[in-house]
Amino acid sequence: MSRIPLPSLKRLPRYLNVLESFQSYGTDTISATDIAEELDLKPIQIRKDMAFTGIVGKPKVGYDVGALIKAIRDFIGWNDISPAVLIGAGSLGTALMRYEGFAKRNLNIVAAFDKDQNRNSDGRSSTPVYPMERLPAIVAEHEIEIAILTVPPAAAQEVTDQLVKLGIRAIWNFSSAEIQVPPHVVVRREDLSEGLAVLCVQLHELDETREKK
Amino acid sequence: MSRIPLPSLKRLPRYLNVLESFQSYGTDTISATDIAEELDLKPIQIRKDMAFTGIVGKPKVGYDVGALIKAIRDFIGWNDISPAVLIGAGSLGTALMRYEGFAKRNLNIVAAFDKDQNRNSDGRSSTPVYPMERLPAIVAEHEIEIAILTVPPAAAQEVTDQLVKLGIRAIWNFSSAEIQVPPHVVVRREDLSEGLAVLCVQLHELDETREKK
DNA sequence: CGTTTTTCGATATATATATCCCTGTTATCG
DNA sequence: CGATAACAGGGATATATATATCGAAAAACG
Repeated sequence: MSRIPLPSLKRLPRYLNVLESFQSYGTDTISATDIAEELDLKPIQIRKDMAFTGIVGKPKVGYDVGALIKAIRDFIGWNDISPAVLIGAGSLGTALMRYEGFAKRNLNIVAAFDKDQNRNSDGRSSTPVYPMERLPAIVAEHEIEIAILTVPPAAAQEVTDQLVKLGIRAIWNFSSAEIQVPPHVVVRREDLSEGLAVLCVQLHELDETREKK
Repeated sequence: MSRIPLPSLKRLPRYLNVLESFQSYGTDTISATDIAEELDLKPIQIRKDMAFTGIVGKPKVGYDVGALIKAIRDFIGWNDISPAVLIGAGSLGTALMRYEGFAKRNLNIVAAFDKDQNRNSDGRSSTPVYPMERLPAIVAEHEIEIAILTVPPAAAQEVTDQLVKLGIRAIWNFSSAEIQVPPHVVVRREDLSEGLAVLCVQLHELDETREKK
């Protein structure tokens, strides 16, 4: 479905980090070799990835940092503000509300919602927490397409069905539950145990190669 | 480096979720077709992945649920308790301390550490929060190999160097910073903006295919 | 007790992704 | 001003991953 390979797409935000860092130091041009060095990748991979954003570089010089940042952000859609709702104001939900990184990428969490009325705003975050009943009104008012799901696994499907009915088009699922959606809705799973598994196996493999020596 | 393909490894925790769910309903045997249905995957892929864990199924029946759970957990290393430390008791760090999913996978966050002394335990989590000075003693005492990094990007490399010096072998990096480690240490990046980028692009692509109709 | 159906597991094929090789361009240095 | 080195970008190749095909095994059923 994707025109850009998924691995390439996942690397783009890392490129952005490097580019923004270079920009803050006043560098206005950067080569694929420079980026590759920062990220432990091969220059050729960076060039191939950049091609998808439509940007062209200059031989012997590299890419214009500002133009490249703009091109990548345009490609991902981070130059337009995306309003979002967050469902489930538990500890993870609260942490995401406070996460500064979203603002940088123009993701605006308009409001959070929770079944438990006691979980209202604690003042440390600017995002208001409402009861679930207010969800339809807020989604309609702000024309929200993106929902962040941080509810317990048991509630995930029920909440998902609600969100779909309200016209939500993209769900970022932080619960470990597998949720079912109609084809006109995209879901992105963000499962911590996945990362933990990779880390554990890599650690184990490291021990094994060490023993062989 | 990995004997198992990375995508396969990432699917294993999802299989575990399904298996545990089936087990809780009393089902003691499961086919690749069943799992595939739950996860929207093809049965072939599940069988291929299972082969890496060394488990063998029975024609016409499938796999023994209990044995499969044990095999997968053994493969990942989740049957042994892994003690870990968490550095950076901000909102994300606190959320991870409270995350119940880690206990299920035998990851035991022994203690958290923070530069800011004020961020001590708030009672809602059983994990104690210590000042950074106590880090060496705790790591040595519990023979800790795994560190969870939830510090601001600017502090990431400095803390990493400290961790490496203390003999930490695996770092789960939740900061957006790119950290450098010697070859005997593994790093797993867990970058939220990566997932956001994928979600945004997929949402956009969905709109495009819709317009074409 | 044979036939049918389901499912595993091995081999083969297809697709996706990463890497290499070559060419052309452009800044830098002699 | 010419030679050289650094870099981008296209096309070809290699590797990794996913999917298809097939045969064999075992349960179910007539």
